Amino acid sequence: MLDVQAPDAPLTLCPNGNASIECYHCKVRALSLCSALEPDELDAMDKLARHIGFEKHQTLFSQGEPADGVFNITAGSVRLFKLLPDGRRQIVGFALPGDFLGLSLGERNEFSAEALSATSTCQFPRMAFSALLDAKPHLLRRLHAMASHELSLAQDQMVILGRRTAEEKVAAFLLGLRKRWARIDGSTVRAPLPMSRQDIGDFLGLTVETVSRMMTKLAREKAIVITPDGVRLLDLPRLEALAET
Amino acid sequence: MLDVQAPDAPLTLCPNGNASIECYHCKVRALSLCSALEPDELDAMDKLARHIGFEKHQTLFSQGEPADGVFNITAGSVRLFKLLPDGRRQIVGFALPGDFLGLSLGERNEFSAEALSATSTCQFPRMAFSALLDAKPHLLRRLHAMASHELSLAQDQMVILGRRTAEEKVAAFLLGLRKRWARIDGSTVRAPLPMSRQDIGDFLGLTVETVSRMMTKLAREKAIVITPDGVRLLDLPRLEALAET
DNA sequence: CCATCACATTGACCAGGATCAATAGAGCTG
DNA sequence: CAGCTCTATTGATCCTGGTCAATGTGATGG
Repeated sequence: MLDVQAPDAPLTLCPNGNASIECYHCKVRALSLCSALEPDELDAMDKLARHIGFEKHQTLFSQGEPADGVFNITAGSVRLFKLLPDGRRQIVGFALPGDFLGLSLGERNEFSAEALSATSTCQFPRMAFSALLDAKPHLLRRLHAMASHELSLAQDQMVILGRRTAEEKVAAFLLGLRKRWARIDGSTVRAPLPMSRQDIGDFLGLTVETVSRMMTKLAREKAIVITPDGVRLLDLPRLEALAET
Repeated sequence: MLDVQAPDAPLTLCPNGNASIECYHCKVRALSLCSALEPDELDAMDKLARHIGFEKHQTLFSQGEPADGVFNITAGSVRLFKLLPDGRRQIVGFALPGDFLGLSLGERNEFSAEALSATSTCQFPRMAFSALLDAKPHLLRRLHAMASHELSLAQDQMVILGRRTAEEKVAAFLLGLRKRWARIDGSTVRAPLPMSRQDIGDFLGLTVETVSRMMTKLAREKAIVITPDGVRLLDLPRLEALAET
């Protein structure tokens, strides 16, 4: 499944075999692990890279399966989730352009990943990537910093899940997402929502209906505007008051 | 505060200045980062180490303050938590002997840490430790593996917080804690609970009362026995059925 | 030995969010 | 553009877990 090049993958930033040229032009390089690379190291990464696209709702990898590669998301978006035997689902994160999957270098995937929209990735074989890390300790340093950041975000999410009300959860989610989009496309008040209300609910520990009600409530109070592709944040102070740490 | 050697710190494994001797006898070395060390590296760590004890409810460090050191817990137990401005608290983890604090190497503490009982630690200055990592990439590798494990635990906790009922939360908590104690002292059915019911509630996103009710319920159904110092797990299949991933 | 205090348990009641159900859009397809 | 499907919204009702309050219990110290 992972070796399928989606025929119509849009927004692919590295569509051909001459990776070296592509990486120098990669729109998310500044955001990703690759920003830590020297020119010669970028070439080494290039040699390992495979550029793979995924269609909406296609599986990137599944929880428990052998982890055969690490990914860099170059375009699109991905939901990362764990399933309980009875079908309950917890989304542990959303991956946006510039995000790295497989930080842990573990033998097996800790969660499943599915594309939310057409998504482009740069994949690196796990073993070869691991060998590169042994040769380039400062890359490992960078990887560790990224994993530490992920851990910090996971702990923030624990606060949201354990100790916030439904309205606070939604406000915190929208603010957090807008902040991430700001790094990527510079938008200041727009927060595209490539994920469904169900996905948001499964991320925040709420039902679809509650997410919908809270979004409606925030919109009614003019804190946000709901658009076809996401939301615009109108009243940042109000949202921040709801979400403040 | 961090440089106070508690006068009566019990269970201190490394009480004197001859760290080299102490580390070789350290009871938690096999569990900790130090198990990745060669003899000469252990000596290098020794030179950096300061052995500091904390009394019950003493603060190891506080969220947002500069992180001046990394810790290895050698005895006792610690609660790690984040506070909301209105006083709500989320415990993001409990540290037991062998656990490492400061994995992220960040400049500031991401959370606060307080001793649950008399606790002994080996502290290493952050900058010197960081330099050691630069000199010993396989140590960094080990640190990254530990951080990845932490991240995995945090994601499991997200599932518990977001998608489990009160009874399932308590069952999963007790099983998880027993598993950790098993690594430390080999106990198979005993799970000491150095933390209060309030702490457990703040870890699981529940109130004290609900934790108490669920513990009573599990005890009434003979799944556990509540003892003065913790619990004994009687019906593991029943608990695992409640907690299963 | 009893007073005090902190923590745990239990009960009665309440409410936030879940559940169940109906309706409304929005995007596809023929 | 009608019909279908999938998702989002809204409403009515229910229930898990929270809140408030009282009681129990075990440790500490005078």
